[in-house]
Amino acid sequence: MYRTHHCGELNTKHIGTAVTLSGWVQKNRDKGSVIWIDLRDRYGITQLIFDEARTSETLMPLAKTLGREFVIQATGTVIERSSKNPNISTGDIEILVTDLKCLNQSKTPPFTIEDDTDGGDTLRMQYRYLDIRRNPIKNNLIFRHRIAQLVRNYLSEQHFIEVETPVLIKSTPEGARDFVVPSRMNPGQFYALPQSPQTFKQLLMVGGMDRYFQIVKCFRDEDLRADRQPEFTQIDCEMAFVEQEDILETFEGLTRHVIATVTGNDPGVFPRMTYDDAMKRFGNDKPDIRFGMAFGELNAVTQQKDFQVFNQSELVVGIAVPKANELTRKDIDQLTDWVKRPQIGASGMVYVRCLEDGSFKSSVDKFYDQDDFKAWAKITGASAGDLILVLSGDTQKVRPQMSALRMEMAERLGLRDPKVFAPLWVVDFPLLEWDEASERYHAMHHPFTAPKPEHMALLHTNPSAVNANAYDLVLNGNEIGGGSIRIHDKTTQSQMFDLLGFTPEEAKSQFGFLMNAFEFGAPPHGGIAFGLDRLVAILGGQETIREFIAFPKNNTGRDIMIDAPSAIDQNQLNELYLNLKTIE
RNA sequence: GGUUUGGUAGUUCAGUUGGUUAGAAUACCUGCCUGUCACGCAGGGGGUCGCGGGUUCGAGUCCCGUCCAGACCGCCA
Repeated sequence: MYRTHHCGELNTKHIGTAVTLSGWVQKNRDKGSVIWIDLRDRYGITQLIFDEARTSETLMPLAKTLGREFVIQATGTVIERSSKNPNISTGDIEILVTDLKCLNQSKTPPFTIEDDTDGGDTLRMQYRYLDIRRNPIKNNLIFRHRIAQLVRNYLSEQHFIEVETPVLIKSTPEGARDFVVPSRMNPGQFYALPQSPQTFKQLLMVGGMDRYFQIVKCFRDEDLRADRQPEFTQIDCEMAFVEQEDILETFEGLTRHVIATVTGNDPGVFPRMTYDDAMKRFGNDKPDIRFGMAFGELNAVTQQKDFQVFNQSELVVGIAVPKANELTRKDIDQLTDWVKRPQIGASGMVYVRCLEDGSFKSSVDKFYDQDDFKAWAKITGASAGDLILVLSGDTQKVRPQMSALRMEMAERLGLRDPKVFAPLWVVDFPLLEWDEASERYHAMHHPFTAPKPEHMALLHTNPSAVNANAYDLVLNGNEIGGGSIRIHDKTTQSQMFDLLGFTPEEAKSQFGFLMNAFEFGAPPHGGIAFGLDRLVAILGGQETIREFIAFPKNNTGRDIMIDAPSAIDQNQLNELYLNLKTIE
């Protein structure tokens, strides 16, 4: 038997008990005639003691040789420490070792296995199995497990059935780039890995499954970010015989349950905001509402003066940054440079200081008087001590610029508290968006999203004005879920494909199976999918989903631990009927 | 595809205007140490300054190219 207890459970109640523990050497503190070894396993750390007076002569030399991360087994008696360590749960006791085995040696690890490691990201990913020994990563994985369990239990109790859908499916041109897999038995043909089980879950509804969910890997061959991996996990859900309201209520219930359980705070009823409102007030379809600084549109009060920059702008918009009048002129100049960076792309920034005496001081005093600024302050909600920042230009450009500035100011002012959770439904998304590059409409959500019934007539006359029964769940400025009521009749689905530029033949070859199914009694249905990685990361108070994935990929989609992707040999290529172009 | 930051000891980093033998901390090795728990003390080993080229009397430092990594933009229905 390797162990009778684990390293996190022994305390003064066990004094006198004979125990055997196994684990890794966290630290070997050799003081000559006394040696302490911190023994670590998943559950905690227990101190072993070797003492010239009490330990057999043969054990001392062995104990001296044990280095970091050696795997050992120690048998001994639980004794009370003469000097206790209040920082750990086992700090009142130690094990007076009577028998010791080295189960495996270890090379010196390339980085320290400690909460605050000295290892860089690359090294930690290369030796991920060592990184997982560290508390932060280990606890993140356990946290992820807890949330997945909460979701499974909650949905199961609500009569949802978890169904597995295929991973080798068909490539379609819509949406993200597919990962493709060549088929040996079907020369020249390829499977695609699913970007989501979208059509399958709809077919499960046609199949009468009624309430479906799946915690499932999805794949997208697009460039990565801190919050984006090429393979990621969705909580994929679908319900039949529901309207939008049913879905919002069901999954608000799920999300509230998860947040309340893991944080101990019930977030209450989730506020709702239309897409139009979100864009107008926050310049963004996933606003972070933990803090204010909503946009104030200043066109009406800025464009009757001689300031040509504003006069020529489609949108003049300001935010009131709380207590930011403390910023020096130099700070503001740096901020101006910041918004002028290519990534943001603003052409300039106007500021107004709201002084404590109720007067204003601005970079455009030449053009506007105190009454003007009073109007600006009213619209942006600024009070004394605040700083109003104003950007102007084309609406399509200024909104994201101001949104970025708002987030940056919130970050600098510490308003993005990772312990505060502010969920928000964003509803009434447009059905379509016009894509300049390809000169056609794209589905804002996906091509199976149903137009709002009252907008059906607009589908032919003014497609841009059609709203969808589509919704996103936003948490602290991150989209954690999104879904829609789906089309469930063949006619509407055909119309939709037509609008998106599919010929009837293309629609049939790519989605014929779905439209066929719609001819056999498809029920009204809709659903939602959550990004589990992101949800877990945000609830864990972090932005980087890699910290919550056991074996993540790096920025360029590589797994640097196993060194994938990699070349395959000529025999494999031959079997798959593949010829590679020379890679230059 | 683009913008940007970085690459120096096992690791995390410093390295001034281009100037002597490239440093610190930590880790590692040796010795000492009976209450440590970030143990302490003494000593030691450890470097192709990412790679290639150039400028220069002289390059970690400047220039060009290239590779790698991070963040962001595009992209992600």
